[in-house]
Amino acid sequence: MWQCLIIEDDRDNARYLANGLTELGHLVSVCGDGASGLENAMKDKWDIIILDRILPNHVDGLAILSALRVVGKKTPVLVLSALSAVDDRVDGLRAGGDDYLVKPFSFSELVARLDALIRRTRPDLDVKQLRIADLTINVATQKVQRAERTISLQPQEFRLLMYLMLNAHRIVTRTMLLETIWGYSFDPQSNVIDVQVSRLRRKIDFISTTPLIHTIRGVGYSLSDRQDVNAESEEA
Amino acid sequence: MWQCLIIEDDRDNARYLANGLTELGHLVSVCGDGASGLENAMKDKWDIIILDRILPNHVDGLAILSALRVVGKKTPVLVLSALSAVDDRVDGLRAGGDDYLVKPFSFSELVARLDALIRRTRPDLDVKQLRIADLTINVATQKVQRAERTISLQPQEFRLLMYLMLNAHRIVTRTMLLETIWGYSFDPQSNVIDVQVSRLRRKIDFISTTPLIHTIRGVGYSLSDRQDVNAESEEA
DNA sequence: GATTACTCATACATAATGATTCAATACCGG
DNA sequence: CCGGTATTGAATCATTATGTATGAGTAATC
Repeated sequence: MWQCLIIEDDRDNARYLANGLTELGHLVSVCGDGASGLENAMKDKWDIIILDRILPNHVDGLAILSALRVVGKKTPVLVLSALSAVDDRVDGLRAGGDDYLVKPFSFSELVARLDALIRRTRPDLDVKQLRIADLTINVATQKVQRAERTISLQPQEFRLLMYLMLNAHRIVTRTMLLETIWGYSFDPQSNVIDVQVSRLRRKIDFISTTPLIHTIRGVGYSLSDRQDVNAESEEA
Repeated sequence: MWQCLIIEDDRDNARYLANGLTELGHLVSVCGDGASGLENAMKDKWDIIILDRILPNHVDGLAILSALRVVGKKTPVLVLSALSAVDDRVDGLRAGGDDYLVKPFSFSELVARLDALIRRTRPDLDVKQLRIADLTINVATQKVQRAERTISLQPQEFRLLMYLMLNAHRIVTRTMLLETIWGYSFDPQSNVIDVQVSRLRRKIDFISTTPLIHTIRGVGYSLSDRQDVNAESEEA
């Protein structure tokens, strides 16, 4: 599960990629032009960037890439391009690209490349399965099991659970959840979080005697099977 | 854990930031306009100031920043702005800003910047855990322990204890508490402090033989395990 | 040693927060 | 374009946290 930025002017293609990657459980943002693309690419939160080489106003995507490398950003970048000549590929890699994929490509090939890139640069994110107590989730198949029982989760519920598991034994604040799972950078003044947590609880916690999702009042939630971590909400 | 002043006219955004930072265990105050912002910024108690560049009545936030630097205040300032041009950033830094963040930004990015700034300017505050005698609090997990026993605290109690620990062996006056923990700048003519201290005592002091919270009659309280500091209230 | 000012502890009231249910909207696949 | 499903938001209910009031307790002062 990683955070991914797509810089691509072709709306349809961008949405196609974003959908596909979201379905696989990743968190995706899209930039349609070079200016906002560069600005966003500078941020450190991305685990990987997918960069289309041909951008509007005759901006070469490689310019963005170069700018990124000049200021020392090491974020792995996969360059997409219709240009297939050997020289073009060399240009792409020389500008600081980590991989180069020629259009048209199959979605599964893109995923394979991204996976490989992530495995190389951020092995910590290359998680196929998460486990805590008797709860297991398989990121690849999106299958969830609690005590041998298979549970089916909605996409949003799955993302929520995955994020909680990635931060197990730590406190996940409401603000972090809004930002990561819902993509909000403001307070929606609604109880979306409460509702989703409630639904998730019903599916994974109510079938067991030991709850894993703990409420930290006024702060957020924590996923844990250790007593001490959640003591403040449990003990008297 | 630090004390932070937010000078930002956009109520919603200010509240969003304040919430997020409070969830992370910091002590936050908000100023909605330039005048009160400058007045407050002058105080030495802030570990960091978040300053929005665009304030009402066409006041440039940078004016506040300059004024602050002119009188020699060194408090680190992070400038927020919708202006992203290079010149604008340079202006921000030249006016004495320690960092410059362009809107829109993600909350986690803000936190990352603040953390970095604190680490650079106030390494002593980059504390994840506080300890005094056999009492430990972990700011990240908001976990409190006294003599191996885990203790559950309410949010307000936690903030109170955290503040006392940050000022361990020193006297914390009632006025300081009202201002920092309750955000009051006046005397509420009530016994809130007494009640909270009482509750806190029951939880952290009554389970041990050596009390840590000491009353300084007519002044306030002090958290300490050293005898001499509290001599005036202990000895005859 | 009595008086006074301050502090402490408990019980209670009110406010704030979170959980749950349900209805409405948005989204997706056919 | 339609029908089913997922997500959201409003309303209600339950729980928990915080503040107020009161009387008891404690140290300082005379």
